Amino acid sequence: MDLVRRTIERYVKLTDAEWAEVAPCWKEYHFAKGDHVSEAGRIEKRFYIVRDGVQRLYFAHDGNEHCLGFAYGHSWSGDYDSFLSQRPGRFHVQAVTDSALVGIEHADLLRLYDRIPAMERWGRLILEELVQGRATREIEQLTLSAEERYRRLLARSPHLLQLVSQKDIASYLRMTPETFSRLRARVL
Amino acid sequence: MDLVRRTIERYVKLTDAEWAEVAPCWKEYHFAKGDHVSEAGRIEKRFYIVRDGVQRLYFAHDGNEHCLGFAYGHSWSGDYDSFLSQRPGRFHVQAVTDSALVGIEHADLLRLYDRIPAMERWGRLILEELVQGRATREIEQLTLSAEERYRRLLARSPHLLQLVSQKDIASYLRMTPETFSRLRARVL
DNA sequence: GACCATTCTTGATCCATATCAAGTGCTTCC
DNA sequence: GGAAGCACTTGATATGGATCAAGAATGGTC
Repeated sequence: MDLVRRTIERYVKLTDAEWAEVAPCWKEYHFAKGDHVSEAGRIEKRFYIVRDGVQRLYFAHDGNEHCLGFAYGHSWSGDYDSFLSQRPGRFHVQAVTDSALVGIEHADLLRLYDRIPAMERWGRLILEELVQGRATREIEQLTLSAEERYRRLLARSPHLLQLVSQKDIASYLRMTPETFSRLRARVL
Repeated sequence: MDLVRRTIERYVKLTDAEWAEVAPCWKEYHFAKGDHVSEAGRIEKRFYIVRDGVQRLYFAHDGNEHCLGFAYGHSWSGDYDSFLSQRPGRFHVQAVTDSALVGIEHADLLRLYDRIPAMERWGRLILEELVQGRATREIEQLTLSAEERYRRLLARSPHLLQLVSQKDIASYLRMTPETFSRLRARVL
């Protein structure tokens, strides 16, 4: 559980007494490659921190899938949209590799928000980060060509290419697998 | 200032004592049509609630402007991205009509977050709303054609067509003014 | 109220990327 | 280990919307 404390304390400090209250709310969950962490149509029960593995966030429409992002490292995972609203979600989250996630139930998190101001601040700060990340991504979608988006991914997250299928990366970059394949042949 | 209290209390309740501390932090600012509320490259000093008027949020790239959204009614305004990070911003916010905004300085808001838990909760809740709105918009961009995006705007925010130029709406809907004009002629 | 600057319209053309279609591996799993 | 099923590649073709171009309408300004 040290992972959870370190992750939270990148944003706010917790006293040992506070941590004693926070810690028992987090439990570890395991997903085999291909398993779904969250499914569209269901209410997301938990918010996760990734201990290990890679997951993809996507939604389905007209028989194809649109990938919106990946979770790995020590970042967040789960369908945050449904988790926040506690309404049936529109997204799927699937383990791309065997994964270990540490999650907290929605009701437990609300209780921590009530009892520990630092936790509510943490909730606010990770949302700020999320909002800023989305803004950056939106600008990139609007101003970069398919090739530039690919080059930028190459420059910033080359490890992703090893971790997930080209099909999913293509979708994340908003292009078809064919276009992505041709770019790979042409660029570099 | 009643507007501010009502707006905040759509999310959290404040005691009169708390409100007495919150109220003096908000000041009214006026912008004539065409004025910029925020400019790219500068750090956004304030977070605003719209009392009156319409503003557009956009960014410039390669000589054209990309409109990301509009503020009006009693919603938020300003470059939230720069406001949150307190780093030079990438967006412009311009008054599309004469506007009255009620704003709070960044330092004042942080102080309120420290002193009044309900205010920090408010900060968290409006970010949740923002994140969910962006998710919906992202899904729409990915799944709807230009015509469907136009129809959806017609159905959901017909008043916008009266308030802002077609050029800006076209940009908001991710199409050129020419395409937008043709859609208007064709649809309906 | 005439002038200049935008915005909006309409038409012709172009292009980046999607779609369709085969063919070639890799996995994985009975 | 053979078959089925995907993931990837490569080529041919199609297309939604962009771009270019030129008027018409609108609106702000002196």
